[in-house]
Amino acid sequence: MADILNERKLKILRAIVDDYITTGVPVGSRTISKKYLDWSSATIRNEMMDLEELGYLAQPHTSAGRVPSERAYRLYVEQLMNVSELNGDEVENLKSHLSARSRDLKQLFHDAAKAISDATTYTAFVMPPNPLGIKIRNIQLVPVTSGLALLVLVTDAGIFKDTFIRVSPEFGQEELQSINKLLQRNLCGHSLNGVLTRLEGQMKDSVDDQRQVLDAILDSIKSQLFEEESQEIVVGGSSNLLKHREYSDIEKARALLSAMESRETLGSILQGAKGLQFTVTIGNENPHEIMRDCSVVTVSYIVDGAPTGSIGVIGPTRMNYSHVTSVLNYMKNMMSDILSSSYDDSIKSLEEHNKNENTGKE
Amino acid sequence: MADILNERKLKILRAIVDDYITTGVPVGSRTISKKYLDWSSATIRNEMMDLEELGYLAQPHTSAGRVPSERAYRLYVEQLMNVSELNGDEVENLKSHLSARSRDLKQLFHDAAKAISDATTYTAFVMPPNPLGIKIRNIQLVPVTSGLALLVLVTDAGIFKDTFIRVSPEFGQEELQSINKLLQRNLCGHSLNGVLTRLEGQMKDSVDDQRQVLDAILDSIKSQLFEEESQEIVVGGSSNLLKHREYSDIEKARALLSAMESRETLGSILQGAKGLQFTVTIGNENPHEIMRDCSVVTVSYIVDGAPTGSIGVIGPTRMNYSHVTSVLNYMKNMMSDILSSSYDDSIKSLEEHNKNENTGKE
DNA sequence: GTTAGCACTCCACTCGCCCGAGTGCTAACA
DNA sequence: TGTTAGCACTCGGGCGAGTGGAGTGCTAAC
Repeated sequence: MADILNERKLKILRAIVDDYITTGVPVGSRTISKKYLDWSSATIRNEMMDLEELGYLAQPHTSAGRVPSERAYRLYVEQLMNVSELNGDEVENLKSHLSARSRDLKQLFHDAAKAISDATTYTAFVMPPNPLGIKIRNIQLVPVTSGLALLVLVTDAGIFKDTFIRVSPEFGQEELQSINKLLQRNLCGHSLNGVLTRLEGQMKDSVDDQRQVLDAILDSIKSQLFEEESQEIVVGGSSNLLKHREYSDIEKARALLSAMESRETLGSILQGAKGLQFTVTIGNENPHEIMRDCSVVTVSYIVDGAPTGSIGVIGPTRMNYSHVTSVLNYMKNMMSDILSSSYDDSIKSLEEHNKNENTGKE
Repeated sequence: MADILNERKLKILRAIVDDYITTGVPVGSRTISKKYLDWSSATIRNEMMDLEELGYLAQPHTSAGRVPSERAYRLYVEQLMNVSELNGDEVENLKSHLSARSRDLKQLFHDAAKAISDATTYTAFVMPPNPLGIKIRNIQLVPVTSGLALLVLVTDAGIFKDTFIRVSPEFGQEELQSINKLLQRNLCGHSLNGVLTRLEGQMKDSVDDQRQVLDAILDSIKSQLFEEESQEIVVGGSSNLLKHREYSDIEKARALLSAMESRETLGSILQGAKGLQFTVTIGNENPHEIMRDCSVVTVSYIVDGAPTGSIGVIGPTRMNYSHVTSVLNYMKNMMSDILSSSYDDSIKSLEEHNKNENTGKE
């Protein structure tokens, strides 16, 4: 018995998944025959028996209809499903969630998560840009008072929270400027990850006075990295979990909700979300016991040409993959646009100034 | 029939509430007689009938035990309940949630919310300090490049997110310094609220060049205020809702969870949380329909001598008020301590520097 | 290869029943 | 007069039998 499914089997499988996704009730042969395909229920029944033997379908009990297995979902996601377009209303709805405020990174993430969860009726999340991959646009030590300077770190993803750095009181304008030059020449355009090693290398070559400052900067970036790494994954619409039959068992629902409250767990749940392409993780493909009957769909948004963070959806394996994909795709584009443009606005001027300054002095 | 309850009625009422809080099951006269008090069940029954007539108890149905009414809870909270001390383990548990990271405001709020929700099995929240009331410790315009300066605003509650301010390129060191002096002399020590009006007044008296910069600063503070005002109320342990019998109705649970996801709703739910004292809002005392069978307990934490933000708990009216109160009280103190000390650490030095600078030059 | 027909299975639902917890009332007791 | 024992009554929850319906697998005919 070949594992390759003939045309009819594929059509039937698609119909079963489609129906099961919308109704949540095991699908019988009659339903398929009446609602979707023009073969008689007996024919369909025969094919369904084959599909069951091949592991694509399962029966909850003898006299029930069939439910798709995880294998079926995988096939469905990769080959069968019709990728639907969002209609005008849906687009409007998504747009309406993002407002002027959404230029703020935080707010944008919240709004996006809300938008996605509302549109899909599942739980949405937004992962902030991976800090290690973020490129430094500008790094500068700004004198505040004698003995105290402010480290301003501008990255692709906006302004890193600034911190105060203690410098020795003898440090004057000239020393600061030379450090700034050093910083800018060596670190701009590199990823934070690279910067750390570069800074450490740099320190060996520098005189004591500078060394101390560089050390402080290194510490500061490190601690911020640490902080940002455990940075919140923004979750939206967790109450949507309870909308679906799968979680009418309250203890199951609670466990899952609770898992999503912990940043660590959530992080590991979403660990697959990295690349440019859509990632779909179905049921047991998930690392967590608790996610056994969940699926996760993710996609990365793009800032400045490179994927940085990602957005996604957690829902029951019986999830409307097609619609979720469309929503995520649309939102990905919107976010990429917004982030790229706000990056332009807020940073370009600063960048240009520095270029002029640097070239002017060389 | 006097509304004043005799000693015995009070004792019985307390026993009923205590029992109902722990078991969640309507309390019968026999239970009270066996587990709590040494009168016969018949006696207790008689008293219970009185209490029911007085509106302190209710019967779900004829042959069930009694449940406390909201009136009973109110009396219980105000007079009857034994305020319990936390035992060593509980204190340890609370402490263990707060780590070194908790010096960061954000992180502290998260940790605190988690700690409270874990300790109480209810849903906890932390309201950040009310931004209008926050006092400015230090305000300074730091030159970054020509034409661009960084506005650093240090407040009681830590560093306000800094923003870039465009200044005219002719603005040199002297102009900046004079503006800085102006800012510091006029604005330090005032609340943000006051600062806004003061800045507006100031602008009339200033020359065009300064005026432009002040305008930009005003805008920046305003927009930040707006941003901070809708600032997140941190919620912890919302999944705890599902732990309690009250929310075994999944639709009810979902509605409540969903309400707590919206910042606006949440804000209005917690609107009562202002003063120094504990606030307990029981059932229908809540403004929201959806909160009909919820209670909210809140208390403010203290920074620099004044109540600023608050922490609290949302749970079923059948809530362990006594324990919740103890936990909140303990956490309030811890947070006040942490916030006050971190304020000291991070800001004092900066403050002193500025004092010296100012007095030195006058 | 497809389809109609049919017997069979099994879940979900309803109905009636009983049990037990708790009540309210009455009468006896201190 | 206040307290308690006793008792009949009420009502919800749990259990089991019975039923209907959806869906299956198999067989035989087309």
